[in-house]
Amino acid sequence: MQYHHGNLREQLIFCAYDWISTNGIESISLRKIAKIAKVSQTAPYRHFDSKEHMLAEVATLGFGKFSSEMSKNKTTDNTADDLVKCGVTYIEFGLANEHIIDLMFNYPMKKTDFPELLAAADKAFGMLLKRLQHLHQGNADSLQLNGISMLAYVHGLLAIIRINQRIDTSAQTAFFKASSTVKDNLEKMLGAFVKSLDFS
Amino acid sequence: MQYHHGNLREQLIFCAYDWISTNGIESISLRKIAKIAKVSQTAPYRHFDSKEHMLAEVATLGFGKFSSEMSKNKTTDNTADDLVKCGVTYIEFGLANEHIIDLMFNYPMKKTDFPELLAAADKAFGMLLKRLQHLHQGNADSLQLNGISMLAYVHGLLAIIRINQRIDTSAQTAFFKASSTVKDNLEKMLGAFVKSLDFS
DNA sequence: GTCTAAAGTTTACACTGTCAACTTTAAAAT
DNA sequence: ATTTTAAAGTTGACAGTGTAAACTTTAGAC
Repeated sequence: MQYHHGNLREQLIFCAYDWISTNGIESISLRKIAKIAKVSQTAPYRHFDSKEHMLAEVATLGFGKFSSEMSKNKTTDNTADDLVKCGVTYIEFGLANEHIIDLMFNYPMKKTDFPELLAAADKAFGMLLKRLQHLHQGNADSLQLNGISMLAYVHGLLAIIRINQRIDTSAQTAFFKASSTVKDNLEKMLGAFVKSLDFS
Repeated sequence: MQYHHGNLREQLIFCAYDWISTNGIESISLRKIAKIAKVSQTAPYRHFDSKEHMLAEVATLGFGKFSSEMSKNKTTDNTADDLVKCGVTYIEFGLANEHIIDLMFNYPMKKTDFPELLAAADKAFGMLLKRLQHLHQGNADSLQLNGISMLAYVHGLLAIIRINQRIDTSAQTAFFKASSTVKDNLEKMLGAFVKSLDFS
C-alpha cells in the first residue's frame, strides 16, 4: 500500500531471476513477478520499457554470476589444463542453472538492443579467450578461430547433454549414467580437443 | 462454413510450419493458424490435445526435412570427408531454417511425451552416427562418445554462428564476414576435428 | 432412413502484455 | 514554510492468448 518502494527495480530483477531459476522462462509473467514483489501489475513499467527489457536485465545478472563462477578458476602454469577447467565450469554452470542458461542463450533477444547484456556476455566470453591466449603464439585470426571453436564445442556439449537428459532414462549411454562419469568424460574430451587445436 | 474439412490436421501442421519459418515461434498462436486455415479458433482441438502437441508435429516435420537433406549426402570412399559434409549440411540447414531449428532444439518440449518426435530426431542423429561408424573400428563405447562429441561440435558451431549473427555487424570477425568464408572455415574446422577423434 | 460419432461451431473464462489516466509523495524551488 | 514538480506508485481497460463446455452439422454404418 506504500508508494515509493525504494529499490523496486532491483527487487523485480531478483524476483524474476528466482522465478526463472525454479520455474523456467515459459511460465513467467510480469504480473506474477509484480504480485510476488507486492506491487501492482503495472508497477514494473515504471522501471522497464517492456517484459523483454526486464528479462534482458535478468540475463545480464545471469552472465554476471557466470563470469564470477568462471573467475574462480585461477590460472596456473598448466595453461591447457586451465582452459579445460573453464570449459568444465561452463558446462557445470549450465547444468546447475538450466533455466537461466536458456534465457541467456536461447531466448530470442536482439542483444544489440541491450548494450549492458551484450557487454556482460562479452566479458564472459573474454574469460575463455584470455585462457586461450596463454596457449597461443600465432596470429590474431587463429586465436579468434580457436576461440570460436572452443566455445562451440563447450556450448554444444552442454546442449547435447541437456537434450539427452530430457530424452531418455532407459537407453541412456554410459556417458550420461553417473554424474561423476560425466565430469570425467568431459575432462577427457575437452583435454583432447584443446590438444587438437592448431596455433600456427 | 463447411464442416468436415477433409485433412485439416495436416493443413494445420503445414500452416504452422510456414508461419514459424517466416515469423518465428514467438508470434505463433493457435487462433492465427486456425484463421489462416479458415476454420474456427477451437477446431485445432479436434486434432491436437494442445498447442504443444501441434508444435511437436511441426517439429517432427522439421526433423523429416532435415533427414531428407542429410540423406542427399551420398557415401563415398572418403569416409572422413563424408562426415564433414554431413556436419556442413547440418549447419547449413540450421542457418537456412533458423526458426524451425529453434523449435526443434530449443523449444522446451519433453520429447519423451512425443514418441514420433523422438523417433524423427533419433533418425536424424542416426545419419551422423552411420557415417561415423564407417570411420570406426574400436569398441561401441568410443563410437557413442565420438558421436556425441561430433554432434556437440556441429551443434555448437551452429549456435555460435547464430549468436554472432544476432550480435554485431561492425566488430564482426573475419570468420563471419562472407558466407563463402564461413563454409570454407567450417570445412577446415570440421576436418581437423574429425581427424582428432580417437577411435581406439 | 435412422443413428452415431467425428469434426466442426459458438460461447465463455482466466490469464497475458501494455496503454491511459489518476494518485501519492519525496525533494527541489520559491 | 509553502508550493511545485516529477518520479513512482495506483486502478481500469483492451485486445490477444490457450483451452474447456456445450451445441451443430454431416458422412458413413446399421
